[in-house]
Amino acid sequence: MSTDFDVAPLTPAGERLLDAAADLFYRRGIRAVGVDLIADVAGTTKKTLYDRFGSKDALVALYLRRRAARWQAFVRAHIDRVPPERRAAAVFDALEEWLADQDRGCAFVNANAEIGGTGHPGEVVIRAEKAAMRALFTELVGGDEDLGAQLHLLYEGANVAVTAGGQPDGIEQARRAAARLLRG
Amino acid sequence: MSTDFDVAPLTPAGERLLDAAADLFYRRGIRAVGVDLIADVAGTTKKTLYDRFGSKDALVALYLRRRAARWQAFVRAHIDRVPPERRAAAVFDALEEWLADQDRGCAFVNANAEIGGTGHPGEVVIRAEKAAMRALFTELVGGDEDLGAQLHLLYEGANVAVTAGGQPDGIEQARRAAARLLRG
DNA sequence: AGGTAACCACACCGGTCGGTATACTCGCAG
DNA sequence: CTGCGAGTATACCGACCGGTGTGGTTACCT
Repeated sequence: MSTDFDVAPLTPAGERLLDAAADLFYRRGIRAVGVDLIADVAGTTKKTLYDRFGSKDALVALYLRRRAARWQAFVRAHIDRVPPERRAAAVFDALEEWLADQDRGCAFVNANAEIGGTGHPGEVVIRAEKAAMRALFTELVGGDEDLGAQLHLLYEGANVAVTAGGQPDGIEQARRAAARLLRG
Repeated sequence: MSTDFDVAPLTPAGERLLDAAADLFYRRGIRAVGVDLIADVAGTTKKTLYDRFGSKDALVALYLRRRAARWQAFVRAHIDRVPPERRAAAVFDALEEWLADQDRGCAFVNANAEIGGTGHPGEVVIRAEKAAMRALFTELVGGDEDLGAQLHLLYEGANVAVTAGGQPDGIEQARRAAARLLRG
């Protein structure tokens, strides 16, 4: 049950297209990246892109699904390495490590800014990822839904503070606030 | 000193343009809105837009500055109505009231998703607004920078949870977590 | 041998993008 | 009377947008 975000296997050119699209969408934004550029970077053609994915919107939704799957796997691997009582805090360590590479923050918050409220097929993926993170925190604190939701707020807030806010200590502050909430 | 975000007075057509642009940029996104549409909605022409603002980028930066000024004024007015010891909590009440109208969440987080990392003139406004909110929380808790930063994370997290996450109880959870942090 | 899935190269479509140019009208201040 | 700032109307620019169509080349499966 680890991820509901898995992506069906793709042909080689399809894989290259999704890879290129994922990188470009995340770093430059969805609307800022055209299908011509994606096909170019992938070393293939627009024709192949449309044969595989049908539309840009569908490709965007797939990008979000695969990104959610990878983040979920990353954070799961991270928390499995520490004893149960430290696992909620370990999510913040995972976020810190993840953000060292991914300096544009939360892909889902960013995507929501561009496609939120439009009926875009990616919207459900965004909601699902946020719900999954909240559920993860709740699970890690033994089912306390309020505490889980509150830790989740710190997690989202840290993500925003570090990237949009340019406040590099955001994660450390979140870790400390989480410790205080966990202390009860 | 209440706001560093003030916007110089504009001509009537300029005012209409900035009003229209602000509404469209917030609700549909910056890249999704073209200058032709803005001029149309404002009941004027592209020529006037470029005469007043010089470029779309400059208009975007102005939109962000004015929005920051209005939010700061809104939250200040809100917290001034309650006794000092409740003011930090009152920021969450202000957010709740504000978000009832503005259902696309934080304009600065959204704008950052579209223009972050591009050298756009609006980036500095985004950073400044986040820094101002953090400073406001710090001020309201008597200068405790760590506590201020942590309350700020809850504020940003609530904003994300409600809008991108579709979790309407986000603000209430933030209020409760804030109360626990303030209890010490 | 025939079918088919995958891919490539390339040309094309209407529409929109940010931005500029030209030419005209109005009200106001010197 | 004149000059000027503000505004209107409209045409134009090259570039790019998402998406489609045609035709041809492999390689694998039956």
